[in-house]
Amino acid sequence: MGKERVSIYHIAKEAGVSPATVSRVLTGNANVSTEKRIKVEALIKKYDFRPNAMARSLSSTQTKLIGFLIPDIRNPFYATLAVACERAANERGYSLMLSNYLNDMELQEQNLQKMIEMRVDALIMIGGKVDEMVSDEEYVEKINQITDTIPVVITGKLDGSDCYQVNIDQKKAMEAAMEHLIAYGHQKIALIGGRKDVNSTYTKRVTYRSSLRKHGIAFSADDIVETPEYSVECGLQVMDRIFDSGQELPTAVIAINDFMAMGIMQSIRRHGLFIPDDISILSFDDTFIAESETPCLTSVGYDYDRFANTLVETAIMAIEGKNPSKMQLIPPKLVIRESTAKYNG
Amino acid sequence: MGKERVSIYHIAKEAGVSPATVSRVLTGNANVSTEKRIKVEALIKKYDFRPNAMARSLSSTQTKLIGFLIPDIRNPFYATLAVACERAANERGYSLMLSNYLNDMELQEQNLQKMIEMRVDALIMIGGKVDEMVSDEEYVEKINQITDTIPVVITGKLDGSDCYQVNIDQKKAMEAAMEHLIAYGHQKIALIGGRKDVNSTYTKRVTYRSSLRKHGIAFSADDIVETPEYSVECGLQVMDRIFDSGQELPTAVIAINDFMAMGIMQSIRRHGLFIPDDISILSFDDTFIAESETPCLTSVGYDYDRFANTLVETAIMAIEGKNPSKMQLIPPKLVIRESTAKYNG
DNA sequence: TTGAAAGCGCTAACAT
DNA sequence: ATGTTAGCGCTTTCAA
Repeated sequence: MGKERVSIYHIAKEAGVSPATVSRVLTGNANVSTEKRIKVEALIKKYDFRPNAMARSLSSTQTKLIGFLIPDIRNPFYATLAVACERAANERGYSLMLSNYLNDMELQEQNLQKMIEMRVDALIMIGGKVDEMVSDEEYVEKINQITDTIPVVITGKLDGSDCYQVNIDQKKAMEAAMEHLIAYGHQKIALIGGRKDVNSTYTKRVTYRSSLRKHGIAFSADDIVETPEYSVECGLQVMDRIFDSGQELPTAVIAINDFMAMGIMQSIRRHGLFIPDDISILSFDDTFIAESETPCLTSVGYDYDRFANTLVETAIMAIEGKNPSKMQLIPPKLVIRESTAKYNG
Repeated sequence: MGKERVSIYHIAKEAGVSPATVSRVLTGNANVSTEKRIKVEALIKKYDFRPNAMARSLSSTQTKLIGFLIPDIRNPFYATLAVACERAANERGYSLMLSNYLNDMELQEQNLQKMIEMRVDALIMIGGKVDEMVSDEEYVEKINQITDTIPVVITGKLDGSDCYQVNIDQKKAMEAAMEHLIAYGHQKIALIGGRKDVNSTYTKRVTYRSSLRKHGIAFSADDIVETPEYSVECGLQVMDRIFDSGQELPTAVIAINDFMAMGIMQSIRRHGLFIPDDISILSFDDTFIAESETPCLTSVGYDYDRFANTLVETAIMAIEGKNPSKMQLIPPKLVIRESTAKYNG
């Protein structure tokens, strides 16, 4: 390497001003005579000087960093959200410090500690432990300890915690799905995937049942299938099992997310049936996968930019001491494509 | 908020030791009597104390941060690599500072500056400007300015720069693809997608042609199709165009990546043909998409963990002043699935 | 408008 | 083995 690191002192000396003045032109929050400003700015350019963010943070007790904890960036839902959040944060002068906990509680804990050591100004946590039906008391205590110092925005549910919540309106999402399918004449509708101890899934299930009731359709326990994961693999297995069981096939399947839908579609095709002619498929999340499948998936999506903006905006408002709403809902929107069709029984 | 921030001074005072001793037990790189160590550790636990990473970095001139610049995390190839790199970095006591530049040169520049301000210990840059055929002189100069201070590891090509390179062996990758297809009796093989000014794509093309030559198969310019992007959309459009043109259809198509393959498959299905019966498809990257398509894609993949380890290990060796190889190659591996079949012309 | 000086929380020489 | 001290590179009072 080599090349001595230049600091505001070097700049100050060469410009014949005090370090404080250099700092002032850097931060821009104090008046500096145009004469000196120009001189300093020239030096900054000359040396391609970049202020040390660590020193700056240490001194200002603001890192302009937002921690972003997600389950797995390889899931397009999180990837889409992450990119949107990064943009939203950048636009507001913040950076995202992203990390994946890969459904590993220990790793989540480690990542959390790392964020705290980095003194992130706020924390955005998505899914996982913050979205379980029965909130773990010990965990809530830990999070509350954090919210004492750092604002925490979650997507999910954490009873008794002092977090800001930004959630997708799961009820509306499922209602939209069911209305669409029922309007298309489907009565035998399966809901496949997800764990009932996950809040978002739980809400979807409850809404699924109330939609059936509302339309006077009988509920059959067979039609809700739980899966340990939200993966392609699980979707495939579950659908295969339904075929193998010999039970009456659904005329429409609602997949808990796009991954699950991919697996379900694979299974259906392998059993020689056609989508949507024999079975309609509808999924949640509307990631790029929905558009890329053949046929393209009808999917309940969200305005990801809006979702991200709300998340980031809430975090920043909290940082700045303004009082954002404790609970906000993101409306879903149904995108009708080719994978659903009228029931032609 | 509230709750006064505890520092090593608080701990030191309460433990009746000097701040230096607390620092010593924190870093673990100096001897401390078990008696004092236990006392300090107890206090650390009591207050759930986390050392301020900013202060630590400022003082030690090491951030334990590796900047990770990628085009777009929504592409599963990068997502897979990013997760693997994050894990690799964590295992070695480093954190990844990830950012996407979304094919926006200005954004890449901004992100780069952010990384420099954060004083990352090293930089890993993937794709984009560092993988163009003709290296931009001005850009090389800028990167070289960085390599004066920070080791830079790239995946791609940047002539005249002082970067460490870790690349996929594109030549072997394409050879594997061609050998497979030709062994299956294909002669009319199309190579779809990518820009020839991208180094990895360029190498693939050259190898494609030499493979044909080696096997005495005539080359037809129609069989290589360029696309501005590496997207599903582009794949669909290109394949539609091939159908519409009325030209002789290829019996096998090599897609430049999994996205492209998805689009191509969509188009083929819509034209009423079957994969692999009518046309074989082979792609590069072997992301989860390859396994999730129906039929599952034959794809040339890589050992992502190995790739990531090499990337991170190289960065860390450079940080530590050891001299990693300037140029390393990651071998590809062909995964044969259902989308390719023997030519039954 | 500007400079001097203190301090952010840690690490690392240097002494002891 | 341990304490003292001097920074690391900024920001921010406080005076002038």
